Amino acid sequence: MHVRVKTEDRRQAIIETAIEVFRDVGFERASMTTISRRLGGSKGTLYGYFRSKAELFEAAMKAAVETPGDRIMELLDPEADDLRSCLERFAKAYLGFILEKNVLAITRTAVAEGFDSSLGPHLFEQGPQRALATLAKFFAEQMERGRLCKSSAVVASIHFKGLIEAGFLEEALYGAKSQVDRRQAIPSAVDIFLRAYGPGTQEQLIAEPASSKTERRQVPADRSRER
Amino acid sequence: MHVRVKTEDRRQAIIETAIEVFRDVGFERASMTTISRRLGGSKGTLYGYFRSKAELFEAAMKAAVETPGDRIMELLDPEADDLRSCLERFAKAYLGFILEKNVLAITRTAVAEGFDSSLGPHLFEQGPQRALATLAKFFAEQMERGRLCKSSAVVASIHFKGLIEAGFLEEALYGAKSQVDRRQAIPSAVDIFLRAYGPGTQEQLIAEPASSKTERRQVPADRSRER
DNA sequence: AATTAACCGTACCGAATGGTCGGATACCGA
DNA sequence: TCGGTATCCGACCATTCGGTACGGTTAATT
Repeated sequence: MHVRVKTEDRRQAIIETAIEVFRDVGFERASMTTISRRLGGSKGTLYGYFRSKAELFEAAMKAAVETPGDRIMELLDPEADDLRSCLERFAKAYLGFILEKNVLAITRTAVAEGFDSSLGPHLFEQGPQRALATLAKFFAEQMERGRLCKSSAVVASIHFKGLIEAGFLEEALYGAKSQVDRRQAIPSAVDIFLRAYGPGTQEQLIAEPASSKTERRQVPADRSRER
Repeated sequence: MHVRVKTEDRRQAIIETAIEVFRDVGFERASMTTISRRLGGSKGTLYGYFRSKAELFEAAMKAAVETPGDRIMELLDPEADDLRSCLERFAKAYLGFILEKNVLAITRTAVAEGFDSSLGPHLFEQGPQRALATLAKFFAEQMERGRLCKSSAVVASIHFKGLIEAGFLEEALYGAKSQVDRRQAIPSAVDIFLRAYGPGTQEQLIAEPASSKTERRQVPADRSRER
């Protein structure tokens, strides 16, 4: 036929503004009126593009997290020659990402929404879950190549993520300051991880449910690194 | 004078009811009317004991977390003969605690409140921060005794906490299910921790800011355990 | 029994919110 | 140029919430 059409640009502009507002005041406190005002438009327009506040919010979350998150996961290069420095680079980028104001705000909101609405679990799958899966795949590959001792790659990825986030994520979520410096913490966390998962540890780290009476030995290993 | 007095019992009853409601629907969605109804009383009474919703909320948080949390920290017995099993016992209790519905709800709310209100940081200090401090003190003691390699006790406690929570806390906060079983995860996490921090690792784990060009060696260690 | 404060119930206030609607206007394709 | 739609604006609705006010009732103390 004819006429004017809802533009993708406008949609993006709305999402961007929404992200801003959500970041500043959180989901519950963010009103559609505020968003429309900051956008310079009208509330009605918002409802022209999104059927509800929740829908707009979900779109905003996705836009803010998806692409940059995936890009970080690409830092896990299976061909990298130095595992330690590869992990450190990744950890630095990852930590920087999840501590970003935008991402923090989204995390906060997702958590706050974790009460009932399926939004919480859904966002977990799209975000942390996917990251964890990618990480596990990477670790599995490294185990194959003998650069990590063989064990459950899933558990290893969980431990790695835990070590990296420890001391930062929770603090940031609460709005408190970290006790430690990021520059120092990352190599330290990676080091701890490699101490436990590095090559030279022969036996299974994770006992299968069957044998809970596992003997654990320790095997020497030599590693050095330079910066 | 004479007459009826605001009783401490009633205050406690209010707090308990408040905890219930907060746990069920979260802070923002919890209305004073709901609380008073479930309490079986009147909204006015609430305001007789607490000047505002925030004040009631803070009291409820404190009551729900403080005492049981402190009790768990007592599981860290410096005199325990077997460090590994001591850590496992503690980890189990700790994890059970922070994954409780009550505590989860509080954490969620505290996080949601992390935007501005000083409530977030304040709750962090009262909760996780204190736990971390106790843990660090315990680790420092163990390092003295040669049961852990000497390094920063603060960092060690952060790593330990991270390893234990990894795979559970974030999932629970989002309202998602964990990928791993708690019974298996705890010994596994403790094991990883001891691999890295156990005795026999001589040098400093955490480089001081000065020497960022640290050589890291690995020293063999023998440990075994039985259940 | 008299006193007095806690308590209940309910109504109410003011503010804010998500969402809708209608009319005026700017914009674009044909 | 013209038709039609996106957009704007403001009003509006229904609801909810924190908080207050008030009259009537209950219960503890003297």
